[in-house]
This record gives sequence, C-alpha cells and structure tokens, in this order.
Amino acid sequence: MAQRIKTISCRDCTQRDICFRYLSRAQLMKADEQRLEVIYRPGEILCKQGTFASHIIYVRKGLVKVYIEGRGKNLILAVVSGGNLIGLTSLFGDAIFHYSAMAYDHCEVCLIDMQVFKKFILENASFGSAVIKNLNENTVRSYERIFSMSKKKIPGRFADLLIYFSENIFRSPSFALPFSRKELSDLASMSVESLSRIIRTFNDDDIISVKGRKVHIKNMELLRKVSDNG
Amino acid sequence: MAQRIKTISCRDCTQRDICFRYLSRAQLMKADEQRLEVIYRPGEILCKQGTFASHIIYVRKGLVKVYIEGRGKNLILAVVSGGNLIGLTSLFGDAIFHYSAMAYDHCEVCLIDMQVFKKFILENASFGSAVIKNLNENTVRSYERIFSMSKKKIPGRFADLLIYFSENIFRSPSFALPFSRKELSDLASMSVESLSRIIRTFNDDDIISVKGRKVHIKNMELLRKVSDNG
DNA sequence: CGCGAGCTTGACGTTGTTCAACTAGAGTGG
DNA sequence: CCACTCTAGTTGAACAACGTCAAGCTCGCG
Repeated sequence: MAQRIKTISCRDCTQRDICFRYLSRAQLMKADEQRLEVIYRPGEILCKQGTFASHIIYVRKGLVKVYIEGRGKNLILAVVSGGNLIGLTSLFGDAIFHYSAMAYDHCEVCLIDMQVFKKFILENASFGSAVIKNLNENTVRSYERIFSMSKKKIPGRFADLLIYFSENIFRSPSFALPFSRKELSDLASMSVESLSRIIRTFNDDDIISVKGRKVHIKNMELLRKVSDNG
Repeated sequence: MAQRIKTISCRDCTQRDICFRYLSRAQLMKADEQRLEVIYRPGEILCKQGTFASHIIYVRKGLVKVYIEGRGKNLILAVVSGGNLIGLTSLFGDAIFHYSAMAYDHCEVCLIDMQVFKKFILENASFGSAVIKNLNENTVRSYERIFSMSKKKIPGRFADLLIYFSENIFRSPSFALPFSRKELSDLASMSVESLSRIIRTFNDDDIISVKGRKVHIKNMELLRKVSDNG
C-alpha cells in the first residue's frame, strides 16, 4: 500500500494549487521532506472515521469517496477529486477523523503531518486564509447539499448530482462513473430501484443518455430546469 | 435599528469566548473602536443573502435564524444563539453573504468590519486557528444535518431537532420555543400537519409534553432511541 | 361577542420504498 | 463451445410514508 518512494518534489508538483502555493520556499521544502507519497487501489481505505487524525490527506490524482458511517446507514458526504484536501475538519478541534475515505479508482495522495500542517497555518497567515477559503467552499457546497436533500424530490436530486459531476468532478458533459448503481443511489439519497427508474425517465426525455456507467448529458438546459423545479 | 451607543467595551465583554480571547490587547482595542453595537427586534433582518458582506456579525444575545432563500422554498441552515459568529463563510472567497439571518427575539449583536477581521487573522495565527476551529464545528454540525435530513424519517428528524435544542441552544430539558409551527416544521423538513401529528405521537408516548410553544422532554433515553432508529 | 390567525385532525392522493421476479453479462468448469 | 452460476441492473406491483386539501378548533383581540 504505502510506498516510501517520492516520484517528484513538492517544488515541481503541478498540482500545487489550493493553499500550498502560499508556502514559503523553506516551508515547501519542509513539507516535501516529511510528506509520504502513497498510492491506493480501488476500494482501499485512506482514512477511517473515529481514528486519530495524524495527517492531512492531499489527493493528487484519482477519485475518493468521503463518507460517514452511522449505524448501518452510510452517508456519502462528498466525492473528492484531484487537487483537494481531506481531513481539514480535524484541524483544531479533536484530532479525530470525522469521516472515512475510500478510493474509487487508482489514487495518488500525499500525507502531510497534522502538526506540520498546523505549524504552517500558525507561521503563515496567507496559507491559513487559503485553508479557510477552502473550508468555506466546502461549507457552501454542504449547504447546497442540505437544500437539495431536504427540499427536492428525486428528479431534482438526481439532476443536481449529474450537474455536480459534470461541472465539479469531470468537467465535461460526458463522463464514465467509477461506481455502481448502489453508490449512485446513495449519493442521491434514493433506492437503487428509484435510481433505475429516474435514469430511464431522463433517458426517455432525451435529457441524458446512459450506457452502463457511461453518462452523456444531452440537454443541460432542461437538466437545470429539472434541478430548479425540485 | 442601529444604535451608535456602546454599552460596554470589548475588554469587559463577558461573551468574549470564541476566538476573540486570542486577540492581543491592541487588537481588542481596535475591534472595540470600530465595531458597531446593534439591537434587533424580532423579525428584523441582520443580513441578507446576496448582499455585500462588509462585516462579521457577532451575536452577543438572542436567537437568530440563518437561512437560505431559494426559489420559493427557504431552508433554515441553523438557529444561532448568543456567543456565535455569522458571516464567516464569506471570509476569503467572494465577500457576499451566502445566507440571510433574521432575529427570532430581542437580539444584541456587534458588527465587526470584514477587513479588520481579516487583518486579525493575518496578524494573529492563534486567532486564525480559533476561527478555523469554529468553522469546523459548524461543518461537522452540517454533516450531522445532512445525515438526519437524508437518512431519517419524520420521527428521527424531529427527535434530532429536539435533542439539538435541548443540548445546544437552551441547555435544558424544558424550553420555550420562540417560533411558530411553520418555522419548526421548516427546521425539521416536514409539513406543518406532519409536525402536528408527530408532536401528538410523542406526547401520547410520553416522550415529551408540549403546551403551545413550551416543550418539556420527559424521556430523553427514548428520544435518543427514536433518533438512532431513524 | 365575533373575527381571524395559528394549530389540529381526518380523508385522500402522491411519491418513493420494498419485495419479488426477471434479464443481461461476466466468470467457471466440463 | 456450451451449460451453469453469480452478480448487477431493470421492471412491475403492493405498500408505507408523507404532503395536500379541507374542515374544525382555540384563543387572543378588537
């Protein structure tokens, strides 16, 4: 699982986009020095809810499911793609992971020690504000999620999910989902059967075309209208 | 609405508990100097979604509804009580309020200029980390909310709401809600009629006793069980 | 005393879940 | 190469949960 080989240095990392670009040269070197580069295969656990959060996980490549495990029922909080951080919510409170994370596909991540990460924030206010910005973006997304979940019916929720995939994860009207119908139905908070039915309906209405796990959005305007109407 | 009278100075404020205690003496003086002390009456708007977020709102006293306005349907994000901040999500992204806030009852708040607040974060890393901690607590609460909304049925959702009030807002098994059935039903994401019915059921099962807006939790154990079972 | 807003109650319709049967495709062993 | 099995996915029907509609109730206030 873990490989103690470093393919590239932080200095040359093209993914250094969120907050890391605010690090000083010295800090970046420090990050590079202590970080662990790890590759996960599909289905492997990146972090487990309830364990000690000793590090921040930087997802460089791949797709990760972040989810809460609650008595029998799991809630998928987010699908995280390359260029994002996992574990920020454990930063200054109890240093416990509040969720689990699992690789959907081949994932390349960097593990950064929590204490070092904290130190960066305390030393470097620009870095800190970038972290806050990142947290806030996630919060706003959570709010949209709560809205979608609590106010919208199945068509609206599924439309929201498709739009989210298309705009935030795959950045294309066509994409191949790396997960099963069960996962998809969990994400949209519905039963697998209801998912099947809504896919068929959207298909019949020429909003999307679905073949297995491949999705193509044919009519984004209409999809947005469905999302708006709930 | 706004009164340019300062009743006390920040230095003597007993509510100075979240992040403000990390401010240096000079910073606290600066905060005191530029802040506005405002009193809101029930129903008055503290901030309006979509407007420029020129300040952070510190709720010193009272109860505030934070909500998102979306095409016809409003979503209540949180009920905020004394000692909390509103507007943090607008800190380092677009400086626009992502939600509206309304006073439920008599509220005393302080308005702190956004630029000054940002400056505190950049100057004072302890203050910044306290802000991050506060953000994270809100995020974790949002996650619990998403779970409740998307995985639980009406009894579970109502139980969650009662537990939240009892533990986080009123800190007592007995409390007088400052809002109508309509507001309550919005909070628990159900119709007013369903709310009426679930109140009656809980009453009949001796879990709670409700008279008008006064609530008394008679059997917390059972309430928790209902929450757990969804 | 009567009006009206907020709340409750019952009847009914809609939405979505559950259950069960069926289908398609992938892997296995003869 | 074909039968067999297994799993993921689809489909239909019954059922439960919940919202909507309409009527009735309660209580504060003019």
